[in-house]
Amino acid sequence: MTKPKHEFRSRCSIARSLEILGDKWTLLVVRDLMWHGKHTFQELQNSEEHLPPNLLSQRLKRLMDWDLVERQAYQDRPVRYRYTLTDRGRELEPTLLQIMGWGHAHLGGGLYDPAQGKTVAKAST
Amino acid sequence: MTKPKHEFRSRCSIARSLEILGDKWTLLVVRDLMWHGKHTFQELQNSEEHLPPNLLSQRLKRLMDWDLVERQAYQDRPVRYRYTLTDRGRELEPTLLQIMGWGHAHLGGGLYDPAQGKTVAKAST
DNA sequence: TCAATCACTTACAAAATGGAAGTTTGACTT
DNA sequence: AAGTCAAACTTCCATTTTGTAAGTGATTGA
Repeated sequence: MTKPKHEFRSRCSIARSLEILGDKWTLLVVRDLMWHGKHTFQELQNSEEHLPPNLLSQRLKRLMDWDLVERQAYQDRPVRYRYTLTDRGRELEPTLLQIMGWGHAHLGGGLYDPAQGKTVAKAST
Repeated sequence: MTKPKHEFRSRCSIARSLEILGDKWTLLVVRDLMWHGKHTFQELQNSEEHLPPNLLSQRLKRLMDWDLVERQAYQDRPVRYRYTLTDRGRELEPTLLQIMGWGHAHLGGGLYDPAQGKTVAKAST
């Protein structure tokens, strides 16, 4: 397992997951990498929610530390990176779908269908 | 929809859900209410993760504001409350199961089966 | 040489968190 | 009657995290 140094505060899988994913931004980065074709720092920063660059930087570092995201330079001089999900990161898709479904049903948010690659229900409020 | 006063920062269902659930504690409270028979303030506070009472108080308020949790007095003089999930709160079960599954697979956390009401795989690390 | 782009980092005020102690209401014991 | 106990919170405050804005370094194109 990655990061054997880290001490989890709990043996519960949910608590452990939340130590990595439990904030308002991290899963939005995963969402953009997973579905919206955003792969550079700039693209991720220009998400609908506009997360500030210092937080994006920190979140990407954490996601890379935990092996949910990896990056590769797509050019040298100056070096520019492309961020992508690892298998471990991609396995969050069902979780993302569940959260989206709940938010759509109860908070009136939009609904995106990854199979069609588009929004199938707009936000209602 | 509840709380029409609130302005969501985004039309995305995931972003909206995270405005309510996106922290390290809220879903643990939901977990304890959903599966572990914890319904009083004290019981919730004595969870495996021991969230401090000021945070528990604030989280319960938010969950009640959003109609995920309700409370009823189970005695007067002095008044004592029992917290329970609403339908809307209970509908987070699939989400919780997904997060748990991911945390078990990738972070070595335990696995709880609500059908059996017990842990079916212990934390591995 | 100057402006522009990308990928960040730095600085700092404001807000959230976490730990400990205190408050309120009433019952129960001595 | 006074003291103890318990549940359910609230208050206090130091530390950490967040959010806003501005700055940096590398390189290309005008």
